[in-house]
Amino acid sequence: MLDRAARKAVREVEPRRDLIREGERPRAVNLMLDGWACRYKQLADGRRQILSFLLPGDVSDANALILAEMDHSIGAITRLRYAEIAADEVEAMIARSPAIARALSWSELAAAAIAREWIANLGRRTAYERLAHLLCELFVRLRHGGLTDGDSCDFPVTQGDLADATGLTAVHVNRTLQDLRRDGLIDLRGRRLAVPDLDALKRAGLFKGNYLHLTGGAADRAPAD
Amino acid sequence: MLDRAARKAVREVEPRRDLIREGERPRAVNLMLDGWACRYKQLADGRRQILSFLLPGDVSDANALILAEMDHSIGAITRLRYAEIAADEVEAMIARSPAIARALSWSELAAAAIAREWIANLGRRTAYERLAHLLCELFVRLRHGGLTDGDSCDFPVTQGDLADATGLTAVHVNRTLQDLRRDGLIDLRGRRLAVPDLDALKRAGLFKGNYLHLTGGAADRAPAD
DNA sequence: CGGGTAATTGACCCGGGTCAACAGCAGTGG
DNA sequence: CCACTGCTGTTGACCCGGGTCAATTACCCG
Repeated sequence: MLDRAARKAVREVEPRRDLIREGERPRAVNLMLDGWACRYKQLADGRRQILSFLLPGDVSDANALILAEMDHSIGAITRLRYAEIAADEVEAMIARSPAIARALSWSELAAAAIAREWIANLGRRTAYERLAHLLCELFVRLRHGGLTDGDSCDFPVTQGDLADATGLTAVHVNRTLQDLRRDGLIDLRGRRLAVPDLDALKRAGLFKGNYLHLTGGAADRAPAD
Repeated sequence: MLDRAARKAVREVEPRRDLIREGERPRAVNLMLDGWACRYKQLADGRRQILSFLLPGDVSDANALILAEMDHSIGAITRLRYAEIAADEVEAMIARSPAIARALSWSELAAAAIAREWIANLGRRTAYERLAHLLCELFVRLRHGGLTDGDSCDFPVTQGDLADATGLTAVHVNRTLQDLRRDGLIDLRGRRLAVPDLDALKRAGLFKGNYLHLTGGAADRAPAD
């Protein structure tokens, strides 16, 4: 698919570095190759909100090229490898192959669907449900991308990050994770997450995977945003 | 722009009726003509979250046709007039005119940008800021669509709706609106909103309009989602 | 005037925030 | 090998923004 173009400009950044900042003009479409990143916004007084996680295989802004400037930043969580695909190259690929156009379009829509689910998550779920839901989403997306190992996966996100993603504080994330552990729903230690009973976790988070639209996208592995 | 195609199938629904429900297959792209609608999700136990407001001029799902089924519902808030544009017709228009393709694409992206801002709003702002921010957004969007009259506009949303949009309860929305009134930031009575000092309201809501991307879209009037 | 929806108010409570200390652990340099 | 540093995770005490419950009061419309 995009793999060919992706070989061109592979970049690498250190953890906690930004790929691009709010206010800048988007340079290119980025394909995540290895490591985790996130989109986030920061309020004037420093409050931070993570808007989505970018996992290997995800495409950053399928056609952000239409918008004049970024309304949020993208930061690396781990050391990160990604491929920058220049605007004109994307245009060319779209023109050449309807399949690619469709895949990119699908990726945009899937990202938007995830954003909508997050709105519901932040607006109407308790801390416990919210974390359960987020962990479900990440686990399912990773599994769909072939990045899980049985019932476990790498999980490089700090509790502070989880707080910024769920609209909670780090302290309360800590306590709520303990609750989830106590209830046997997760095993999260040292950058590694295990989910012994995914269905139970889904129930706890009122998780319905339909919003991920995991059928109908690119055939092989084309996780959402 | 889309106006020509829009004349074809104009529909009308009563307030509080759904245009389409979660789980259904999207039938067509809808162009809002008159009245307000919203996207929303409902959790199993009835908790409801509004995901976005659809104002006249907005397009519902520029190319939802790619996704197999709706992951949320769309409901009318007021009596609503809208135009249904069939899938194949949209395809044809896109093929015929790159300008239309671009406009639709832009509309999608703008909607996604708004969704991201809502995530930050729900996650990191207080009730007071959150309401101020939402009112700012709606007022600015309405004004951009030529739907304001000086510093005021129609505002058919109930406090219950505002609660579902901001992740609060109706009771607390009521109290917070009173605070906003007391501070002279808004005048909201009988389905009508006035904003005597928009800049002050923006400050109160930590509102930065950049995420609306109001420049660069369709030339005339092309509000977001 | 009656019925229904939306707005408002009061009393009380709790989920989650705040503040502050402390523990674990990896990396780093001597 | 160990002390030092910095980040992340953990815990406790206390507090407050916002939720809950329930009653009233406007409106609107026929």
